[in-house]
Amino acid sequence: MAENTTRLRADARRNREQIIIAAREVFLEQGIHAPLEEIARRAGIGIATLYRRFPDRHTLVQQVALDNLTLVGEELDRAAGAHPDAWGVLTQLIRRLVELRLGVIMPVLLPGLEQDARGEGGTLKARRDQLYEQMEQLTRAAQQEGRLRQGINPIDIWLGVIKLSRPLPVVGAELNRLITDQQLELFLGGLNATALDASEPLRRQPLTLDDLDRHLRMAE
Amino acid sequence: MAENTTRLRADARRNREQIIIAAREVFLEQGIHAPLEEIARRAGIGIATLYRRFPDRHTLVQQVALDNLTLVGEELDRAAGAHPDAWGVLTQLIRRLVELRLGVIMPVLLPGLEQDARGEGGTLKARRDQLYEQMEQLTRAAQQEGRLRQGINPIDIWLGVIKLSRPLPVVGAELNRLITDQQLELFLGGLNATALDASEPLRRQPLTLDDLDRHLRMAE
DNA sequence: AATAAGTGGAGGAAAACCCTTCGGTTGCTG
DNA sequence: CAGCAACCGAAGGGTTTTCCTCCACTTATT
Repeated sequence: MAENTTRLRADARRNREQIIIAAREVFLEQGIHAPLEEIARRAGIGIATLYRRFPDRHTLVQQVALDNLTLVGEELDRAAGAHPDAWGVLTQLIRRLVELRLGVIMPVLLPGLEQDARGEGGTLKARRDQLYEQMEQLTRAAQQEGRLRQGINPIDIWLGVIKLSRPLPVVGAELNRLITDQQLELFLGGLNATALDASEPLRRQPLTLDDLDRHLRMAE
Repeated sequence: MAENTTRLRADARRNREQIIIAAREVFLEQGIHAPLEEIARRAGIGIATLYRRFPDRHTLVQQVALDNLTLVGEELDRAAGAHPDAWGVLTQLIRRLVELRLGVIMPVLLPGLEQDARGEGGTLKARRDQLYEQMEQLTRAAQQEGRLRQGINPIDIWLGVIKLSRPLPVVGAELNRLITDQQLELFLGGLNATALDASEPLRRQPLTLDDLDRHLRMAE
C-alpha cells in the first residue's frame, strides 16, 4: 500500500479501502473464490472500479492479506500498550480480532504464500512469520504468568479466531454476532490456565506453522 | 423415513441415503442454498435421481434435518450406554458429533421450523425440543458432578459443535480434520469445570433456544 | 423372464459471473 | 473557478453454472 496508494486521489483511496473491507468479510464467509461482484456490491461501488484497482482476483486476495497482517500488528501494539500483563494483552487482542473479523485467514491459510506480494514491510510470508514470532513471545509470556494454559501456540489462537469470526450462513448478522460472542467467552475460558489442572489434560499434539504450510502446499 | 422409505427398492434406498449424507456435508460447508447438483455429484448419482426423491430444496433440507436429529439421538443413547458419569457421556457425544459432521445445523438454526416436516417421531420442532430436553438433563447432571462448567447450556454445545465441524474453505479435507481436532480439544477444555474457578469467570448472558428462534423468525 | 421401479444424461431456460468499453462525474491544480 | 486528468458506474457480450424435465435405458423383484 506504499506510495502506490498515496498517489491515489482521495475518492479512489476511499473506495479502495471499502473494497478491501468488503473483501475481507466476503472472503471470510465464502472463501477466496467468492464472486467479485458480491464484493463490489457490498463495498457499494461499481464492478469496474474493483477491476481497475485490482486487475485480478489473485492480487486482491494478496492485498487483503497484507492489509490484515498490518491491522493485526496494529492491534497487537495497541493491546500491548493497554495492559501490563501478557494475559491481558492476549485476551484484548483476541477480542479485538474477533470483533473486527480480522480472521487473518489469508496470511495463515493462504496457499502459495511465498510468491510475490510484497508491501512496505517485505514479503507476505516474511511479515506473517514475523507476526508469528511476536505472538509466540506473547503466548510464552502469558504462560509464564501462569495465566495461559500450557501447550497452546499461536496457531491455536489464530485458527480459533478464524472459526469464531466466520459467520454461519442462513443465520442473520445480528444472531451471528451473538453466537460469536458466546463462543468467544467459551474459547477464552478454554485458554485459561487452571483448566490444565483439571482432571483431563489436553490430549493432543499441537499443530505447527510448518504443518499448515506443508498441507497447503500439497493441496494446491 | 417411515413406511414411505421402506417401500423403496434396495438401490433406491441406498441412493437416498447417499444423497442425505452428501447433503449434510454440503449444507454444512456452504449453507442450505448450496447447488443441488453439487450434492448429486458428491453423492455419486444423477441429478434426476435427487429430484425424484426430493422434489424441491425445501423437502431435502427438512429430511436432512430429521435425519440429523435421529442420528444425534442415537449417538446420545450410545454414549449414555458407554459411560457411568454424565461428563463422560457428554464428551463422548461431542466428539462423535464433530467426527460425524453432525452439526445439527438444521434443527437448531432452521428458520420456519414449525411448519410441516414430520417424520415418524413427530414434528421437526417437537423432536428438536425433545432432544434439547435430554441435552439439558445431561448438562445439568454433568454440572452436578462438578465436571461441567456452570452457566453452560445445550445451545453453547450445539453451536460449538457446528463451528467446530464446519470446514474452512480453501483448506483441504485432511488439514481441516486436523484443525477441527485441535480446536475440539480446546473447546472441551473450555467446558471443563475448574476453568470457572479461574480468575476470570465467564462474562456473559447465555443464549437460549428461544433467542435463536426469535432471531430466525425475524430474519426470514 | 416379465414387469414395475429406478436410473442417469441430454438439454433448454434462466441466472450468475467475468471482464471490458465508454459516456459521464469529480477531485485537484494553477 | 476553470479546465484537465483521474476516476466513476452502468450497460452489456460472452461464458459458465444452476435449475429442472423428459425419456431411452438398466436393474431389482416376483
